[in-house]
Amino acid sequence: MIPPAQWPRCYALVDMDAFYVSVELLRRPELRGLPVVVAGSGPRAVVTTASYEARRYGVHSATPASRARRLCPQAVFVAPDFDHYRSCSARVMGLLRDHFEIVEVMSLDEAYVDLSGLERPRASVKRARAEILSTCGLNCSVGIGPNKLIAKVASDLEKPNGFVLLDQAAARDRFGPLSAGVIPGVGPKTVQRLGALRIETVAQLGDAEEERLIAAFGPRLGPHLRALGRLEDRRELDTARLRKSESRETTFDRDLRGVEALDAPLRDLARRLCDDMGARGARGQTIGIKVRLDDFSTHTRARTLPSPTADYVLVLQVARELLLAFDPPRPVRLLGVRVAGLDQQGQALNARPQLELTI
DNA sequence: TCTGGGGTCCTAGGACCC
DNA sequence: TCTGGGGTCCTAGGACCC
Repeated sequence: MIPPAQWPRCYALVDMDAFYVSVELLRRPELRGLPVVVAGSGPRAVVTTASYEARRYGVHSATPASRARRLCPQAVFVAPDFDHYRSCSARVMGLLRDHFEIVEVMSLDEAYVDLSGLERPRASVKRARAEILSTCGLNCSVGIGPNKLIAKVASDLEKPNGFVLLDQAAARDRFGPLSAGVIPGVGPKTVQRLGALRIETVAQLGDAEEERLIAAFGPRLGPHLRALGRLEDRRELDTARLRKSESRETTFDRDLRGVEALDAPLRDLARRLCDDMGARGARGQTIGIKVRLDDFSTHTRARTLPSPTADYVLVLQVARELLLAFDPPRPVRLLGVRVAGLDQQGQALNARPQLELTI
């Protein structure tokens, strides 16, 4: 294998292991080794994260909490504390930025780092990871590859606490026989549609005739899927991503009937959304609502205004009009309010928090 | 077993303009 | 009087990700 220091580009994906559970275990070390599940408490809550002990019972992210209790009655259920996860995440990401110039934060528990040009990329990542463990007490899994796609899939191969480095050829060997569904962006629906074409594995996707994929998926998605199957990916790290929309939504414990019953929750959602946006000086031009009915169908309505706003009265007024016009034809299980088309002030997703300046 | 909350991106169709 | 094609903006739905 060509050593990674000589690759044209080299990227790592750092993915914190069972992040929310691991953070909770720092506060409650007596739970270590037990099945632990972070989940809300309502009748319709789902599991946010399950410890590896709980996963052995079939409890995973997005498992309904009611089902999780049945699968693993002895599990310890912990309510999520996102404020705390956000602050732990900021510490981890800060350490990554101390070690690497170019970091793209993907979520609270995931970031890409650019290792291109480093003399000893492997050792550099190991140092960063050791510091995350010693100062934050958290483990992570790392994938290293010549592009983001390979780094990402590699990071999933040996969780938890994995460390997998693959060049293009090694990645083709390792991923080729796996389901095409291991590729990020290829979800259950796409797996099913590929299956109808007798395409099951990553290698088969890469070897498929482009014309067939174009016929099935269109002139853009078809070739894109084929490139993914060949583990080709030319994306650079994007360190300047801006938030494009912001929303608040809630699923009711019991379905609500009629527009009148939805007014109080609508006010609450608009209030929370506008308060948070206002605090950051963010405004948006398109106001939208989201309504999920009892048959799980989801409907959205939106209206674009002449100028951006985060004004509660205006956002609520537009949201009310949209809801009234939609007039839900069945009981409603979820209601959401959204503002899109954000003007681009104070919207950076990826910036280092300016802690130093405020101390 | 009944399915959260917060996002991104893509597609398709219609309006409108040139 | 009828016709084309491209570009952009907007809306709605859906797939997908963490």
